[in-house]
Amino acid sequence: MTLTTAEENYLKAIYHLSNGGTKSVSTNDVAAEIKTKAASVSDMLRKLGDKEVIEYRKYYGVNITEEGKKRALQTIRKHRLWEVFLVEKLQFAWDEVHEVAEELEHIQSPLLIQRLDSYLNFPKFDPHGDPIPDEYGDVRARPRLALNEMDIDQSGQIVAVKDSSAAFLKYLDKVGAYIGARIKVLDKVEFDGSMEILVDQKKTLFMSKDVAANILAIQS
Amino acid sequence: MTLTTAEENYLKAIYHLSNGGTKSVSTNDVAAEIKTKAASVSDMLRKLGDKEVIEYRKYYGVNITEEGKKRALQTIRKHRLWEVFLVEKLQFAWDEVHEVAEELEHIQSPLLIQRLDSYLNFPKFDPHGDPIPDEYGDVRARPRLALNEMDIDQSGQIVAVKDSSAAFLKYLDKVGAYIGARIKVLDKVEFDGSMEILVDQKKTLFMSKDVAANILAIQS
DNA sequence: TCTTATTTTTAGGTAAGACTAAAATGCTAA
DNA sequence: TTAGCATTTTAGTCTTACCTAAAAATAAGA
Ligand SMILES: [Mn+2]
Ligand SMILES: [Mn+2]
Ligand SMILES: [Mn+2]
Ligand SMILES: [Mn+2]
Repeated sequence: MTLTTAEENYLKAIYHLSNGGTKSVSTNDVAAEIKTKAASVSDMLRKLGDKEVIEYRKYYGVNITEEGKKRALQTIRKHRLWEVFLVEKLQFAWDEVHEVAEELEHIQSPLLIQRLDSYLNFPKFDPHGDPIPDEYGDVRARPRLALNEMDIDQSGQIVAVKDSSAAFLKYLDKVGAYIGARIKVLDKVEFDGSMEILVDQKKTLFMSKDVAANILAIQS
Repeated sequence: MTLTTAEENYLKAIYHLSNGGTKSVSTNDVAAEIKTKAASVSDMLRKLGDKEVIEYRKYYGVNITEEGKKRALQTIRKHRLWEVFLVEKLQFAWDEVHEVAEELEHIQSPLLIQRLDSYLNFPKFDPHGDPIPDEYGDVRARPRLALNEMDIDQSGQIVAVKDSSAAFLKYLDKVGAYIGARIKVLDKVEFDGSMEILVDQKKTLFMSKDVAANILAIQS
């Protein structure tokens, strides 16, 4: 059964909000994510329930089904592959790709995605460090932790961002934080959770807890 | 003013049917081209008329306006650039690109198209030999004539196909006709208009008048 | 427990884009 | 000039995806 563009967007939102299908999601949460009204979401949930990509119990939120997870991951795969294409081949900045990928992800052509994947050399991560599911929907997730959860003197490497908004990414560009950067926690202020980070063994960066919470790293 | 995907498709159809805006187009012609019913076309013509991309006089068909021509050419530009991308970069065959380009042409992002154009090295023609309008909608058209209009002993080069259907393109692949091939008319049968063509000074090709009429060449 | 507050659903509407059937218009040939 | 045919438009429906307002269900606090 095929999903419309709107249905794909809803399903993807539910997948993300449910943390990859590990918890149920409320109507209002979906409404906020999709930027639509709760009444519209109720409508759509009934339809997605009929198509059996979610399990819908009125008034109790939704859970994504195995089939739904598979579908959502297909869309996410396409989204992320297109993001890689835009950055690697068309010189888009990492803060410019999201809206365009949001449209491109709905193009229907298995051959296109297969060829794109191969053309990009089977990338494993998108420009924001998020893993790209394979064609069966399998994701090889790395253990990642937010910078604000690291302790003083710990070292690691930035591998992803939690917030992909243009505003946040532009800020990271400005201060010189990027995916792949080697980091070390120099200081952590008890009072407000702000941090001092050494980047690439040369540059010192001060950041609020809010910023730190949106940068993901692996420890080393 | 922005056009919907459906409106872009209609406008493009009208542009093509009107021979680039040189003649008016009937409701039924549009219906046949879009594969929809005349009643649906009437509806849409009213809408396109309101948006002033066509001039619509009930019962007398439509003429595309200057603004409409510009919009249609933007869509055609995007369609053909994507076709080049699919063939040159993703190894699609020339008979596999049309449907996908029909979707890709509606992605809204001027930056995307500008970058794609540059990435493809500013191609002037698509995989079927059709010219790619520049960003202002200017097309540098080559004088082309159908093979069936050439006389015995005339030489030339295949530059485009009139019919881009998969069936026709696959047939050309099979018999070894391709864009860029050097040709010479060896014989032309009075009775049915079928022709004998020498390709690349070595291969002889027999083709019906129907086939010949769908291959475009420049004389030399 | 009972009464509010919050969340969610339902009811009813709109707009786009398709359809069928019926009516209107234009064209052609007698 | 007009009857009949072909073309086109209108009228009335349908589906998808959104909306607002009102009703219903659930959750929370006294
Ligand atoms: Mn999307
Ligand atoms: Mn991303
Ligand atoms: Mn199209
Ligand atoms: Mn083409």
